[in-house]
Amino acid sequence: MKIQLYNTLTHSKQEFKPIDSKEVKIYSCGPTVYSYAHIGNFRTYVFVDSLRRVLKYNGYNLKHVMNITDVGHLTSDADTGEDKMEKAARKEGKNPYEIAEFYTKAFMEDMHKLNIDMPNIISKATDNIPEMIEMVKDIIKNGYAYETSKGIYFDVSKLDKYPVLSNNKLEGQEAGARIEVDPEKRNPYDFAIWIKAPENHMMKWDSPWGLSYPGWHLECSAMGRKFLGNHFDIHTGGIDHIPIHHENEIAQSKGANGEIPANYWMHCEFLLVDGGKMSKSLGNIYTLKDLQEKGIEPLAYKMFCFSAHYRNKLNFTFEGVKSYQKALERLRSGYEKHLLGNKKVDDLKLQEYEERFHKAINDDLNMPLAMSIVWEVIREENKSIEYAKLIEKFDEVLGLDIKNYKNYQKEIEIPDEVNELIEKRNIARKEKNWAESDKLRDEIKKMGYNVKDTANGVEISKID
RNA sequence: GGCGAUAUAGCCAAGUGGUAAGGCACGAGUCUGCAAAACUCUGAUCCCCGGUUCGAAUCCGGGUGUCGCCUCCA
Repeated sequence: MKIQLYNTLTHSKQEFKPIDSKEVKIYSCGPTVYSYAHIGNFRTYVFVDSLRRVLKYNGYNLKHVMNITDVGHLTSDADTGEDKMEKAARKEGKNPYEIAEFYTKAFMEDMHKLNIDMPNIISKATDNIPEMIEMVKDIIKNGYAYETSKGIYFDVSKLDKYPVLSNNKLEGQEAGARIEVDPEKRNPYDFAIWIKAPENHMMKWDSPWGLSYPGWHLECSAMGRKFLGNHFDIHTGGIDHIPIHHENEIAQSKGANGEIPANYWMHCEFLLVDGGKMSKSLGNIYTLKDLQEKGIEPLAYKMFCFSAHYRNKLNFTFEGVKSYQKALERLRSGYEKHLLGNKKVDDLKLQEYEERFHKAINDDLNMPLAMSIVWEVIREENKSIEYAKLIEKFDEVLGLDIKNYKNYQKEIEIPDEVNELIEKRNIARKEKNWAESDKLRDEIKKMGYNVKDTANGVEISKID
């Protein structure tokens, strides 16, 4: 089945045609590990996860690279401000390498919690410095860069076209109007590819231009080239990468190798919070941990991400994400019912569901539509293990770890005093003393626990 | 100001020419000592105005609203 993907480069949905019919090469912009990644970051990684899984579902092998930016990403995406890593290091009283290690570990743990299918190669920027220096040399050699007292700058005026992804008109804009203009720059939109380290900069390497460090954009270009070659299939990132980071990556690759590095550029839209943007000043930047503290599983958040198409904004509210916690639990119980079912299912029906699902995911990763088909299967009246198997197959794309649903059932600690009340209540119920039973239930509730009488006995849950 | 999106039931949202997917909430019912859970059922003609068409949420034109980027952010 054909795969359609939206390509930012052409502003249109296109049939996906890999360079190599067997193996798809992908580069994903990874995190800058100066702080905990937030749920907005993870929306993009969930999108990348879906992309990976859809390609695999269609029979492709992947060679997928993701960088870990542990140096050179300045507080401005362009080329001003200080290094985020060093800023965090100073703030936390550690060295930048410790910062990187700590937040990389935290990032990986969160990725794991989201059951995200990991790239084959995950590489730190600081492990690829020689390749970056080589690329800077190539760009200079080809006449696309020049040296100033601050570093090596890319000369955008040497390009046939800049920018290529967005329609920002450079002429109409007062570049640098809000920041100090660097008089050494030849053009306002020239950007640093290699930065000369000030005395106090902790992360720096010897280079033909003295002790210095790479620019963020160059890191991605050089790592893509190192692991995937000059030309690969897909490049992914957040939508905010379009106007600066990816434009500059393209510029650098054209300067060094003469071509745009990837055929398809895919970008995930922003997650809004309460209808607006997420920002530190509004205090609405949440991490997976924040959700977990409110009883929301990471996988429920993942499912929440599937509620909107990746190219549309998605509005996050706690109320909204809670509804997916519930939906996830229902999905599991629905799956379990099919698993225990033994009804016969028409093969044609199974095939029809599979085709509709496959068509949805191949249409530029239409996960909301795909999920609606999953629910149709879940709600099938004839409970059948064949439907359970079909859901497992769908889960190869969803990555909700549905097969291991039992691992996610909550185990809660119940204080002894609550257990005593539960025991008392059980006795009262046996004696059909409903008044006493209800009284005890109220008492337990006051202590923060809900009691449910199910066919399998008493079930206790903690009140949020 | 420039650039880019978007407007579909209470909320989150699919759907790009043929009589509106799905999830959550609400309500009703089944079950249960009751409650909860679970299960079943129930809801919208698609921001406004005009046009194209046999036919439009879906195309075109004009409004209005909202949001994002351009300044840190995936």
